[in-house]
Amino acid sequence: MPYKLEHQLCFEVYKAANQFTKLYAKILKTFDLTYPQYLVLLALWEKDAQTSSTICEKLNLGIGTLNPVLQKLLEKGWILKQPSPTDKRATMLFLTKKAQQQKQHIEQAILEKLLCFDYLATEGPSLKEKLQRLNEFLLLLNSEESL
Amino acid sequence: MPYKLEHQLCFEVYKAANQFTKLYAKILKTFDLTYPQYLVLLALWEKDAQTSSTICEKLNLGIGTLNPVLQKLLEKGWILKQPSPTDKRATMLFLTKKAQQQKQHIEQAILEKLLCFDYLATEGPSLKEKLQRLNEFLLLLNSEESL
DNA sequence: ACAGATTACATCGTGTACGATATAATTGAG
DNA sequence: CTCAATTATATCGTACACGATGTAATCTGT
Repeated sequence: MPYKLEHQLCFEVYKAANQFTKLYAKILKTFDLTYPQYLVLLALWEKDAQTSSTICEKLNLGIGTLNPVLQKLLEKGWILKQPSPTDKRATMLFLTKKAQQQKQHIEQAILEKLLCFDYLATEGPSLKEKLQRLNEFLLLLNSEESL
Repeated sequence: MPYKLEHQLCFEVYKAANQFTKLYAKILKTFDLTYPQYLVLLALWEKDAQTSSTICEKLNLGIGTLNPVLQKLLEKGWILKQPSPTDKRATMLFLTKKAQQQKQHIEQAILEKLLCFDYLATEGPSLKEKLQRLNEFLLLLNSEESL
């Protein structure tokens, strides 16, 4: 029954995404960051001085979603906004010194907790079953007090 | 570099979940339902008369998330709440006639749009790459006016 | 050069999603 | 049997996530 199967796939993705967000929340809490906020920093670490629309495109988010995230990052001193000299509509986003300095520490913290995911990304059968095992594993990680 | 790889996996899941939600939103709009609301109905279609905590467990959501969803379903006449006779703390959730009658139509609407996902769930290499192709495909579907 | 279309961004309203906290009912250890 | 721990649910504050709408700047065709 293809209906059932498809449902399972979408549902597994839904649960996996929620669990990933929770897992990252625990790790990023130390730095007072959420997962979407961290994604913006990731994009800027790869390439500084990007516009809002570029970040939207990379994260597959609308400006209505991105703006409150950027607002938080501004308030907490991770990024800066500067109007573009060439295009008065555009706003350029820059990393602050803090964001540049914390990069290594944040990456390190994530590496320590999530190295185990190598295993999940390479081995096993179908997408749905992989996601199911991913979810089981994430559930375990999320229930651990050690994190 | 395991850090990068893991990031990709999580990020792909994140994007896939967002896109699935958008895709379902378009299909379910006809019935004035959102994806989480539909998930609750799915759980109750499988087995009527469940408690809030059972639904929480099945959907992997907290009561703080589920309650506003249930509230909406109540307001729109999809479900009913009855205090359990055996346990005065517990609230039993029931499908209304409307929810029972609409089941087939909703399943039909989803089947029509999402039959194509058979393909994605069975074929191809690693989890990350499967999710990447899933995202490409979802992006295409989400950008189509026909939906 | 200039009106209309497009683009970049902002804001708003609705709906999740989470953890923390609160309350009432039930359970269980003594 | 009783009171402390647990369980079921509710509520609150914060933070996305989306589509719709609004506004100003840029681009385009003529």
